[in-house]
Amino acid sequence: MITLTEENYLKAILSVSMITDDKVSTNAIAEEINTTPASVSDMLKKLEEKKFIKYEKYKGVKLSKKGKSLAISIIRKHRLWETFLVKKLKFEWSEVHEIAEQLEHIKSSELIDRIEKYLNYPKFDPHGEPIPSKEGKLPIAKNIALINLQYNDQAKIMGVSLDDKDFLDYLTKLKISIGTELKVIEKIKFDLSMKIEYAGKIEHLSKEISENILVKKIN
Amino acid sequence: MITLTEENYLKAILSVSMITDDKVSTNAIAEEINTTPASVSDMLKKLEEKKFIKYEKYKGVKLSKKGKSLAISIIRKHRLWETFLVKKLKFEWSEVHEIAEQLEHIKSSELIDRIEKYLNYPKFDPHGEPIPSKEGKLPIAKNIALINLQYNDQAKIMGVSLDDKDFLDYLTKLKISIGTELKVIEKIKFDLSMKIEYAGKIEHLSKEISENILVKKIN
DNA sequence: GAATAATTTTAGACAAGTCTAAAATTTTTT
DNA sequence: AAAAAATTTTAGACTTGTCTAAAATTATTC
Repeated sequence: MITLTEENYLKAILSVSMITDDKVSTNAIAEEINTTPASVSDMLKKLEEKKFIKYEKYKGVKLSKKGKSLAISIIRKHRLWETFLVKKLKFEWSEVHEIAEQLEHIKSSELIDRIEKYLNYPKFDPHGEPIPSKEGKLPIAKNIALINLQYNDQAKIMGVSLDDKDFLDYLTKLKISIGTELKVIEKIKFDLSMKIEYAGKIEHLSKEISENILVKKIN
Repeated sequence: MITLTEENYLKAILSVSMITDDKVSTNAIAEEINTTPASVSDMLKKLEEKKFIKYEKYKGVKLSKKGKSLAISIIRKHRLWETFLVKKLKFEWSEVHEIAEQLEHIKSSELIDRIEKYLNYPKFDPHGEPIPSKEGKLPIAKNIALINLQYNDQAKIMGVSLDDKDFLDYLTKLKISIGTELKVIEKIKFDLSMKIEYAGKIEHLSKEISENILVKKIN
């Protein structure tokens, strides 16, 4: 039996390892779930004990096959629930994260498979992130962050990589959503901000914004 | 903040007090949630502390206004989720209890209100139990248990008072469901069992079955 | 109305998960 | 390659919820 807390640790480890693509540090995990490194150390021992991770003291941690498959199944549940909340219950994309954080821990594979069917097997969640299959394949979105585009590049918004209410509310206010097409009209070296043109208007986006918007080039 | 465990205790206290309609004993609560009286004693102190109950040592316990309203809101969530699972996801009525036990603890009143709207404001759950309103009114079903009917009484099945998989599976096998009309054709004093006629056939029901079927007389 | 039985509470222990402060280890700097 | 800095782990304490065994209280019986 796995506890809710253990599930959240596995999710955090997967999340961090997606960025670093290597062994994950205690500090990184602590930061991800807002706790202390000491607590993380304690928990890593328990997860190792239960064979969810591969862990050597002071050397960092990796998910085991079992742990990774479990973490992916939680991501799957999270993204399907978010899709359900937006598509069926008409929530805004900025409102669903917190509720899905709870729903992702409901234990019933039958339930989530039926939700998936009820939604007609969606491939992406409302933030543009891919939904893992029942078999546990986590498709890697090959989109790039908006911040990496060059002057004059044109692109289409495919999703976001940050599920934060303030961030999503701001995008909504700017009328930036999935599918929006844009063109980079200026890049400011000093603060890594950029000006983009879309829907007939020009906006100035800070580094913090543009690094969390995922796009596909279209020129 | 209220914990999952505290919520389950409040639900148990409400559930027991519906039967006894009076102060609830420590033993009765322990039996309801399969724990020891000692654990219940410990928890009652905490619930009293948080003003969810009125409690005097050795004298039994009653829900406070705050506690009752919270317990009813959990019942509301449970019954709406069960309705959702059966009506939208096509689960059988015997399959939904365990899943709803988890879903009832999801913290978001916005979510449950939207589920209610999505289901078009149902008044009863799949087991025939009334769904409390947002305002916290728990309608008392004035149905009586089948076991209380007399020889020759005719009645219509309105629901069940036990949410147990084996029980519901057995009813399904007998083709007994909400709306079924029946007539009592024999009562056996010795074991309190009875024979009933419905849908052109006759079945013999034990005390354990008939005391958990709710009916309304129709003659 | 004592004695017995049943119920309920307390005492003390345990597991899960967390924390702070201190110790151990690894990494970086010079 | 030693000193300093950063990271990580351990030690010990705390909270929540649980349990068994024993003590306290209430209910029942003769």
